[in-house]
Amino acid sequence: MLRLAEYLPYLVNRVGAHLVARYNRELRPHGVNIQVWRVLAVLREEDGMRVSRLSEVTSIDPSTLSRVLDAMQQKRLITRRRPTPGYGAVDSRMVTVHASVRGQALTYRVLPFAENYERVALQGFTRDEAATLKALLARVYDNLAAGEGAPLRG
Amino acid sequence: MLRLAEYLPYLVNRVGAHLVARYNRELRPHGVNIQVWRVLAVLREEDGMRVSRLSEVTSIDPSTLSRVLDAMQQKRLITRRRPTPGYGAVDSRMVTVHASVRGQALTYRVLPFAENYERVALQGFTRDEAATLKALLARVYDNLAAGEGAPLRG
DNA sequence: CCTATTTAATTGCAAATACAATAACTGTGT
DNA sequence: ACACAGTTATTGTATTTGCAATTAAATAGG
Repeated sequence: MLRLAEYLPYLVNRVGAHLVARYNRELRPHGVNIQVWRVLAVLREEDGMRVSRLSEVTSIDPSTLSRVLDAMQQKRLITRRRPTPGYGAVDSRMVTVHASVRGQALTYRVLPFAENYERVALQGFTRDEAATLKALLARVYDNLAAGEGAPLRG
Repeated sequence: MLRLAEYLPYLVNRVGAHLVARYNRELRPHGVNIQVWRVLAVLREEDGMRVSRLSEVTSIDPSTLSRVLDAMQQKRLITRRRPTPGYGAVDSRMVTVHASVRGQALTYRVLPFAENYERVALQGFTRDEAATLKALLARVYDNLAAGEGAPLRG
């Protein structure tokens, strides 16, 4: 009958809340909050991503993201571009986001912290356990994304 | 070298963000947001909890929680009490939080949604897989709570 | 006993957030 | 070619949030 200690949303949220608090706390000296870090981390893997996709991947609301990007642009961490019309099928509403050299430098400055965080989180885990946890979490996410439409009433 | 798809904080945050958005969206018709729900869910298991402990258990910042409780009190979902000095060792700074009948009724009205959410999240999971995921998440949390003090620089 | 330190909860306040509305654009059907 | 619905990103705005400071009470040290 819904024991909190075994309730998945509770267990996830605890970890998630801790994560956000810790990232914000420790990254502040670098002038980075967790949103900024997420954007940088994503761009590191795939630069020039569109805003809408960046919003999905980072789980940041589009309106919030837009303002986060404003701030990052002002700090010269990223640039925004409208795709050059001329080649291929181009939608001139799109905006692509690109990490600047300065942004990349910051990314690498923060990376060690990000890696250490995971190391602490998974302390005492075998390689298999860590992989299992990640795979299961990915499946949960897929389930949620799939069940997006239908309401969950009683 | 930090593949996002295998980076634990990323995987947790995605699920967590989805969770918060969905709870807020679906509970709104009941006049409940995820914070209020967490308080109610915790009080359902242990009524009369102190504010500071409630803050830890719900992962809501004390200052935020204080205001959440204000709102819940105004809606007559909870009451706040200072413990009666007279019996036992009592600290008169403490405030305990108690679900009202009205609050309990709301809890039970919302419960089916909470149960369904977990059902959707764990769709296709065997009983073992679900248990494993929860156990691993609990271990992650313990690791984080333990490593609270030390900074995570490079 | 008196002062200093710590703890519990709250409040001040500036920043962050998300829903809704908007502006600019695409594409589809007729 | 034109109206209309659907997208993309941004902006308007009211609420929410969390850090820092505060109030009040307990505890420690001299």
